[in-house]
Amino acid sequence: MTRPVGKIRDVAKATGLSIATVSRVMNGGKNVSPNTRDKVLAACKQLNYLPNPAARALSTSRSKTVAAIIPTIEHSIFAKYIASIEHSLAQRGYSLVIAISHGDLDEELAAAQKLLGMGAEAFILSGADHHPDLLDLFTQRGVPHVYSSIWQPASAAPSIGYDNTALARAAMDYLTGHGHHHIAVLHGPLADSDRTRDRQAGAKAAQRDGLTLDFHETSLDVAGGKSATRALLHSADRPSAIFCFSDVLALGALFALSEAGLRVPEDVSVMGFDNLDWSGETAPALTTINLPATRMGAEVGTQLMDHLDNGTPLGPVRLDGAIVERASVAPVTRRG
Amino acid sequence: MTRPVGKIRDVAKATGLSIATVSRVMNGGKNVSPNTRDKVLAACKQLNYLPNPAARALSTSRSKTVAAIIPTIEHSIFAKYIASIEHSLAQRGYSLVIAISHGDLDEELAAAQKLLGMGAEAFILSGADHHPDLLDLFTQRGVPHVYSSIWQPASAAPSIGYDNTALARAAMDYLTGHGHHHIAVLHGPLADSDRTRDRQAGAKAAQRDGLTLDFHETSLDVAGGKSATRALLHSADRPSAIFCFSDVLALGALFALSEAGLRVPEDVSVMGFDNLDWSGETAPALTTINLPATRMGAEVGTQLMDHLDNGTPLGPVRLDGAIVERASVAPVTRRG
DNA sequence: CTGTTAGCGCTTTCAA
DNA sequence: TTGAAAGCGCTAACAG
Repeated sequence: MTRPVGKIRDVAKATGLSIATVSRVMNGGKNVSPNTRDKVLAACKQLNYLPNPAARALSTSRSKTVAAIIPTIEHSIFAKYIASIEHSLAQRGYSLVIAISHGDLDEELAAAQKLLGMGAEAFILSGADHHPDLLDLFTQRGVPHVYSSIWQPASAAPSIGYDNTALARAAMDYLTGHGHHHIAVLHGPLADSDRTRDRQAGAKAAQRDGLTLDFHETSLDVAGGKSATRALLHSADRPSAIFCFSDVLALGALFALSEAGLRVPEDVSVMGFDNLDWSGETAPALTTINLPATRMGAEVGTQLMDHLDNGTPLGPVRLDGAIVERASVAPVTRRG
Repeated sequence: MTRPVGKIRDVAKATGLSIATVSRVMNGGKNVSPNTRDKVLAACKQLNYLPNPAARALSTSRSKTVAAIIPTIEHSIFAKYIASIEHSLAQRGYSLVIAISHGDLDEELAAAQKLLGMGAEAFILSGADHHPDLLDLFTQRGVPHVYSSIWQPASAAPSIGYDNTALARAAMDYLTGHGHHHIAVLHGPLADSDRTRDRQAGAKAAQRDGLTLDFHETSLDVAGGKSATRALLHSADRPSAIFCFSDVLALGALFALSEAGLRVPEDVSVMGFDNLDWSGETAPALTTINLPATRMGAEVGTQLMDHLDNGTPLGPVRLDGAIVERASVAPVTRRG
């Protein structure tokens, strides 16, 4: 299929040098005379030579490939994060391979085995909840890995991310600070995600006398947010605010409210979580929590590469999230 | 960093067999006695042996890796497409590496060189518009590649996708069929995408007496759709329908219209393009064009793998898109 | 059915 | 500053 291409020997032959010298040039090696270097580079260009990555990897035991396993890619927050990792790795000649776990521990394990078998040198996982065999595998083979999208200083591997619990708690305080006493909380499947469980814990921590909290699990998409909100609206005692653990859910809530003829935030306040690229454009603009997806990708990438290249130890990093005040949350008007 | 792991010799030693036999077992080879096979498999499990992919690739000149270069990943339609390709490749032990071109031909070329240098065996590109050097590179090295998200039987490489021109034309006919005589068309940067240009051509083809068509280029995101629509609303002669070349743009239009106090579809009809996962959930539900992203990913994946594995020739495939009638388009009420 | 052996293309001491 | 040569771990004839 793929036709034969120039090899290092061809370049050596063309320049009259040895393959060792060509190799040195290709690797930016020091001990090469500028003259020789130019000659080699010219020949490479001319022959359209590209070092064979498999041979190189075999020889160095380095594939310069890192793997990321994410629950889904069909979510802007992950897409943004992945784009950032890819960008960061590319800067230093690394590549990213990804796999989708659908939030399933077994699928994640299987994906990791496949990626390891593909030569991935390091792994980026989402959250801190993983298959025990996965951790065994990594430990046994000494595979560097980090947890992301979460911050848990005591986790088995370094976590690089934000504090979901604290952030959810802050959002709740923000809402109660605006006088809300009855808040519905919409979230995706708890079983699939420790990040979701952390957020739930944070929300629950805000619980106190006179505060009614209703938790509703739904599918993690716009349809889920919409149907859960619709259901909510049928209950006799309507919440004055809806806190969604994802902007996607909040978008669904906005649509359901609009259909029901309810105004946001006059009738019901809505708060999101993520701050996706469109979150400031909704009508009304969504008040939400900004997550440092891009910074997280960069941090994860550089830590892993520094570790792989220089042995720099990996360490947990707590990234800040922050409430983005826009127009979908208003103080509750005293009723009763 | 990564500690030494078992090699093929270790399992050969452990089983008292030769490395050739172990290799046969690992590759599902035929001529192996069931007994031997079991012994080898057991030893592999026991030693946690995983064949070294670099050695294997070097030996076979096959990396089982295909590359996809896409304009952006932060768009559900691409995310869905990528997920489908990944799924299809994984079924047969192939891996997917991706790169983002940001719709720039030079960036795409650079990414392709990098991916080739990483061992990618085949390429999936978006659209049919590429850097001439890229095509030269592929031709010279005999790298299999296909164009996707487009259908152009006469293109330089097989195109696997939908007919953007015809689809846009169909949407226009649908709109004019509903009595719309003044239609605004919102689209992303023409310079970045031949798919967008094709859609524009399709829309223009619907041009006829008594039909006013206004084209507006904007950024390809919700904010772009919103601001373009806002601008539209200021003009004296308001269009009765807005046709967006992406659902993302349509979402922005919906928000702008909502803010302006205009009802959809009573005051203005809105039509999208893509049929993203949330498109049926908007208020009102978006009438749009469904794109076969998942089928496209599967087709692209299998064609490339069949070609790589068996030499099956690559060929263009036209996938169908279809109008999804929902609630955002209504017949225009006769005015004047 | 199983073993021997010759590379795959490159990096990397070790000498010169 | 450059060259010679020994592998890296695996696959694929070829023998037996």
